[in-house]
Formats: sequence, structure tokens, C-alpha cells
Amino acid sequence: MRYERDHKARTHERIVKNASRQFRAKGLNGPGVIKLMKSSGLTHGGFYKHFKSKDDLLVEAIEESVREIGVQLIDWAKQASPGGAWKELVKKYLSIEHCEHAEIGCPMAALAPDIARTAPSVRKRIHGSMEAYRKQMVEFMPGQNVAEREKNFTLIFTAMVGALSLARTISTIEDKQRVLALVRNHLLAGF
Amino acid sequence: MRYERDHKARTHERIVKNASRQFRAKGLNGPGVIKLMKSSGLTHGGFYKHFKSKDDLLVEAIEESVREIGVQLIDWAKQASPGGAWKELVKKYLSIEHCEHAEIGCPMAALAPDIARTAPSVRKRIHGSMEAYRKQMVEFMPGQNVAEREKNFTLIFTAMVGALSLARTISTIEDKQRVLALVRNHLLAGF
DNA sequence: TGTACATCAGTGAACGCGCGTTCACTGATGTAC
DNA sequence: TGTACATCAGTGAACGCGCGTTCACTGATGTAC
Repeated sequence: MRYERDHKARTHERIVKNASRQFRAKGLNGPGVIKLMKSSGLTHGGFYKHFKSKDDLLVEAIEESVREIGVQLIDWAKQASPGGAWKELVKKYLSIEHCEHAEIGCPMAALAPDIARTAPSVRKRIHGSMEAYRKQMVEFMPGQNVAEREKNFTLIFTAMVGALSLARTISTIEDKQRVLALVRNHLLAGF
Repeated sequence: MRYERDHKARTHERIVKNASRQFRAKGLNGPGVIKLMKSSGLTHGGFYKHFKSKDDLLVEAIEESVREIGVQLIDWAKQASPGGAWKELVKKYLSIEHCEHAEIGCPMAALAPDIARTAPSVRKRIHGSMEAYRKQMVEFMPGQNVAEREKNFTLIFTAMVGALSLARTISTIEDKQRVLALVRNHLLAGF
């Protein structure tokens, strides 16, 4: 072999990680293949040694962002008082830091309409990641049983995605903060 | 004059109306100038007789969709029992019809992340439309005074935008319905 | 009333550019003998 | 141990295409004389 045994796998991972950030920052039609490869220090020609198509990278990139959020969730839960994990999650999700850093944040808040517009075949493949995301989050939700936690997940998550998406369209940081704080306080008091 | 006195103004309006539908359906990077003109029965060359740039059309198209929603709001309010206008709005907003017809629906649910990604100069111009949209909606909201209605607008609108955006990423109509109904019932019971 | 000219909404060829994808090639390494 | 060959991650030129924008032109009409 020309490189270390896992060289290609590590390069692949690097491309996917960088792509997942770029898609969240610029949208699914934002970065082109050339930019996606350049950000990992490569030229575009090698792209098709790693992925069958750009859509393939897209699917892997969304899987990667869900994986990253999963790591974050566990980290946040550790910082929380017992039973208060969901409150910590709401605070972190609706923080100004998350609002201003879409590239390392929730892929649904950054990309929901983009995902809705993808071809059905692609959307179906993304659906698997979404289910994994949902399952990760449901465990953190308030509720006496799974059914309650799933219901509360839908209510809390939709409210958070909407609040964050809309806050990001606002120009001034004060108005962003106002929206985030209002929804945050409402959710924290309501479950 | 070659045509009737208001010929150009009517053509202009037709382009903007069609564009507003196409942007909501396909995203702000979806339709190109050629498609946008063809859908009004014109060729692309005349585009710059009507708009200084594609961004200019984008701003006008969003203004147009806010205007259309305004007409809808008034129409819905007429159908509602006195004081129940906001409930009618929530039901219509979170209906499966709205979910499946982004092209004639709320521009924020269809485009929030796209708008967040536009250049600051464009986003500032869109901000005017967003304020007009907000003012239209606030009047329909529950609450004893303006401050309460504004607060409730933020809570209800963010929840609705998130629910609709996420429902649109889901593949099966049953799951879309489930999300919409859950959030709809929660909002109707909560204010 | 008839003719020459100005107006201007709309046409379509052309521009440079970036897109996703293909492909012949490079060159460092591992393997076979 | 030394040499010939196979492997394969990554390179960079090239493809056809659609993008946003420019511009010389068309041709139907209104206006001036």
C-alpha cells in the first residue's frame, strides 16, 4: 500500500466531516464538489474514488451531523441535574451560540426545507438519519413513559426548530435573543 | 405606445407572482432566470427591463407572497367565529393542504434557512416584508393587549413554522398528519 | 390623410463562470520472483 | 538483496450544461409634420 492501512478511510471521514459543516452553513446547494474537496486539501478529481455521486456525500454528511449531535446530547446530559437533561437540551438548543453557528448545529434547523426539496430517493435515505436523531432525543424528553416522551419530543422539537430557523433570518442580535428567550422560557415552564 | 398603457406593469406583476410561487416551491436557488421568465411566457432577455438583478426579483417575490398571505388571513378571519380567528389561522396553517402546497403557502415555512443565508443587503430588504407579515398576524393572535398578542404570535408562529418545515421533510402522509395534528391540538388547547 | 421617425417591451445570441461527472495519468508503495 | 510489476489514492484537463448578465436587434405602436 502507498499509505497507512486506514489512510483512505480517514480521508473519507475528513471529507464527510467538512462537507457536513459546509452543507449546514451554506445549504445543500451551497458548496460544489470542488469546494468540498478543497476544504479537505484535495482536488476534485478524487471525489468519485470516495463517493458514487454528490447525493451520496450529502446522505453521508447528514448522517455525520446526526452522529455529532448525538455526542453533544450525551455531553449536555452529563452537565445536567438528574431528570433535568431535557431542560439543559432546550437551553443549549435555543442558545445564541447555536443560533450563530449553524455549521456545527442541528441539521433540521439548518436544512429542513432543503431536505424537503431533495429527490424522493435521497429523502428516503436521509429518513434513516432522522429516525436515529429522533430516538436519541426522545430519551432526553420529559414524560412518564415512551409515548409521552415521544409526544413531548414532537412538541418541543418543532417549537425549537421553528424558533431557531426564524431567529436566524433576523438581522439584529437583540431580536434574535428576544425570540430565543421567549420560546426557551415558554418551553421550560410548560412541560 | 405599443401595448395598452399598463401592459408592462401587468407583465411585471405576472413575473413576480409566478416567481414567488417558484421560489417557495424550489427554494431561492431553485429556479433560474430562464425558467422564471418562461413560466410567464417570456424569454430571458427581457428580464433586465423589469429588474435590476435576480436579487431584486427575489425581494419583490417575497413581498408578493406576504401580500398573498395577507389576503388569505382576512379571508380566514371571515370564516371564523368572533374571537376565534387565531384558531382558524392555526387550523389552516397546520393543515395537510398547506403542508403539501408550499408554493402558495407561508414563505417563512418554505424559505427560512434560505433567507437566513442570503447576503446581508438582501436580508435587510426582506426584513421589511417580514415586519409587515408579523403585523398582519399579530392582530389575529389571542391576548388582552398588543404586548400579549405579540408574545403569543412569537410562540405560536415559531411552533407552526417548525411543525410545517419538519412535516415537509417526512415521506409518508400519515406521519406528516401526525405531527401537524399534535402541534395543532397543543396550540389550540394552550392559549 | 400620409409618411417619417421615436419609443420601448420583448427577443435571442453571446459572455465568462461554476456546476457534476469522466478519464487518462502520476507516482509512491507492496509484492513476486 | 535487487528488479520488475501491480495496486490504487489522488491529480488535473476536459465534457456538456445551466447560471446571471449584456447587448444589438425587432417590430408594433404613437407622435410630428
